[in-house]
Amino acid sequence: MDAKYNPQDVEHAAQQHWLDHNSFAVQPDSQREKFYCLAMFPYPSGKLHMGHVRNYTIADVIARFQRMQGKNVLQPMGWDAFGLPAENAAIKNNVPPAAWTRQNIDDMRGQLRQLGFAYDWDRELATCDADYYRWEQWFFTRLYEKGLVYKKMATVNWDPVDQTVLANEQVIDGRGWRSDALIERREIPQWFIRITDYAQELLDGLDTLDGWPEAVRTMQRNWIGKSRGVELAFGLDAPIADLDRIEVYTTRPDTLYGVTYVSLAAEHPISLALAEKNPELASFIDQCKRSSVAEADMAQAEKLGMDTGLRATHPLTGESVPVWVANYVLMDYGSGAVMAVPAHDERDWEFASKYALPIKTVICNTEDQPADVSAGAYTDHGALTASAEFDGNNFDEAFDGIAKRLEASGMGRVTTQFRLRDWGVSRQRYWGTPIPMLNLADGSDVPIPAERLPSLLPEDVVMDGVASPIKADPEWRKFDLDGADCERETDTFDTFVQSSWYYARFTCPDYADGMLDSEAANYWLPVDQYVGGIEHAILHLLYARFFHKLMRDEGLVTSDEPFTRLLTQGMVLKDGAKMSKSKGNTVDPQSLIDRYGADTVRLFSMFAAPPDQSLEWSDSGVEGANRFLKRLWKLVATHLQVTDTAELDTSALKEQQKAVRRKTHETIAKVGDDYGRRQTFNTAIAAVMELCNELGKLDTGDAQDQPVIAEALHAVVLMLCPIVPHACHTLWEQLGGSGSVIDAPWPRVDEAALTRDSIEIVVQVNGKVRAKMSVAADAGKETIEAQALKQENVQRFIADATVRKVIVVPGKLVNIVAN
RNA sequence: GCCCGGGUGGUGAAAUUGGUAGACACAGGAGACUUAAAAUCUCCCGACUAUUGCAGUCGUGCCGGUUCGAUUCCGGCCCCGGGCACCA
Repeated sequence: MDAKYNPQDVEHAAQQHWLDHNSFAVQPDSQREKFYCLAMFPYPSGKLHMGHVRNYTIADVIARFQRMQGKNVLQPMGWDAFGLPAENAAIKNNVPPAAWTRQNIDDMRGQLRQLGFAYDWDRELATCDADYYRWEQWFFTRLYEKGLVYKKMATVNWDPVDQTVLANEQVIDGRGWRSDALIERREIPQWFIRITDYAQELLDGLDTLDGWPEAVRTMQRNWIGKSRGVELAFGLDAPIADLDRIEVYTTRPDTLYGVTYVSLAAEHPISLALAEKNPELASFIDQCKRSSVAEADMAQAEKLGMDTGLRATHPLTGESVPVWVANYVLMDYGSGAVMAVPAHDERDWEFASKYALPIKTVICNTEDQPADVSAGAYTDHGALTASAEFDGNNFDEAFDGIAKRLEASGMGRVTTQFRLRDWGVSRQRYWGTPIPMLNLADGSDVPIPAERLPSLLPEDVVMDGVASPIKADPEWRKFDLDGADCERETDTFDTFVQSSWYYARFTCPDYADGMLDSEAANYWLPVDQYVGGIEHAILHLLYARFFHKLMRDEGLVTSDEPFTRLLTQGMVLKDGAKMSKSKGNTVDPQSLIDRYGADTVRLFSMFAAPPDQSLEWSDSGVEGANRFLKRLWKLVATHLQVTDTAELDTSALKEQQKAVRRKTHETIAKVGDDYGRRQTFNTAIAAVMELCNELGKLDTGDAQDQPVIAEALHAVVLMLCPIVPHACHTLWEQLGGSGSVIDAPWPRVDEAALTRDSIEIVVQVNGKVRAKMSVAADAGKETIEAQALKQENVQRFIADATVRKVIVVPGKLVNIVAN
């Protein structure tokens, strides 16, 4: 064996072996347990970055570990190929988005191959391929026929100079990123999918996802935002915009007596109607519309409002309250109007204080006194006050009582509401899946007939940055529907539509007779392990869960949820900031692979931090990972130089050999648990390093040293194989392991090796460690306690005190309470 | 602003169910080998105090609580990160 570790040769040999044996191509096999391991597919942005390396290494480690558990493992890879950056690059470099994207895919595929990931490349797909998006188009038309799709007006960011719709990302401090023009909100017709029809099921499903991080489940729960509240109305003296009342929704009907005004969104029909006769109000509404549509921007904007002069009637007291227009009321959420209770809602409090509106306390604090709201709103529940016959009621009594009274007078009812809004899938962009709809001359819409799909996106186009090439091309828009006069829809789908079902298509990427081959899909699905960035905790993961249920209801899959277990990886940081081109703090994985080899890069990215935490980049850490591999190599080489090796005889071992053997089997147990249950690959590596450190020290001169080391080295190579598969491929051959190491079974723990005669116990006095002692492994509590009290250093601390209590935790510690 | 995370030595981190804080590494220091350097190997490495007695005090963002015992549980605060529906 070559005494020197040469990663280039080793990696080339292993990768060639896998290629020659087509090692990672898989087919359904009903006789074997399947395991579908998937990392979120990349957007082909150019070259791989360290975030990709980390993401794909984590998934690869899990896939390879599961293979060693004997499972039929599917790990595919593909490309989330549509998206905005391709259009930007196209404008900048004067190259069509398709060409730019496909070049990036070629580059990145090459890098993934170099990293040795165990992908079934036969299943590779790109979402910009018509073979893929035609089924997405077909599925959308199915949803249309089922009434799950509709068109309505919705707000976009409009750049008045560039005459184009901007993504939220392209609006910086309220201005267009290229034009620097103040952007406007504009209403345009867009397609929506009724995700709200599935709100309850998406919420309930979260309870079944016990393989998901609790944080993600909580975020999704809050995002869906189910609430129980009351829909109620404030009366108007005369109808405005055909409305004779202002509908509001509240989760706090108990504070109804504290309402001092009503606020409307700028786009509310009443606001717009009033503005027609009120130029001041019209200009205020214009001002409200000059901000980005992003919720974060709106929530952080200074609260602005204007009294409309209109008054509305309180549904219980008959009192007349002013009606305001306020920029923090969202038209897309609820009814676009809110009842304002400044005493008990923080945003209303801030607004009322600014505009000197009355603040009326109607909830008591914990001492049953009217809450003090002079410095801020009191938002806790409490007994009612200043609320007529409801005074003294608690929250539930007040909720029910007030709701009942509103119902009796026809002014309100108890409802359940979701915060979740329907999914707007229209994008006014070129590089995406064309929405498969036709606009008829009479203004109605019909889907493109299934047999005429796909609706192909032309790829040889010029991007001038002004209009989408398909919007600018009358020829492309033309469509002959049985001689009827109609045009293709020129908007494209949100790229989240593609990423909502790619995991399913990977089970049958070449299936030409439908969206999914149900037999293949139902063998592989659901995905057993999904790995991706925490930034996808809500949108992507919620849309994919939704799509899975839509596909189920179409009869394409049988499962209810797409991803059984989810691992959300942290970001890769350098100098405390996310690695990004704009910050100029990127590290190119390619140069590291060239210098140290893929195994070193893989090892470092798994060792530096647990997968769900952010990872701080460290050049010297990479050096350290490489050093460990060299040391391991040498350890094996040194062992192989000893030729006269005996057979392992467990009955003939010395204490030191027994200790190493115990360590070996403890490590096998721990590492298996770290990979499988805990998914803390950093501690798995640390445990193997510890074992290697022990092995280096074993030198009793006895004939059993080498067999003990041989057993340990076999285990070490198997345990590291998921992380550094190339080095282990060669080491396994050298150690004389049978077959290829990727197919070797996970090492077994020999329980007999784990037994110990004595254990170390910590002795504390009043919670502080004062001594350590060795006791027989089977010692009883009394024996341990007696021995603890005898310790010399313990005596020093209890000599002048009375022992009040002795707590014995078997196998761990003794705590003597004395004073 | 709202929702969700995180904060432990000089650094990345470990401590799995409330039970020895700092495993494993990185950086640094000392030594060995070497003509020399690199590489490699050995030892030291939270702060402070003490000591040629192997000991003590403090210490896991800050303040408080529960407990024999808290990095871990509870309440309040500070800072950093992710998401907020058209970045992916």
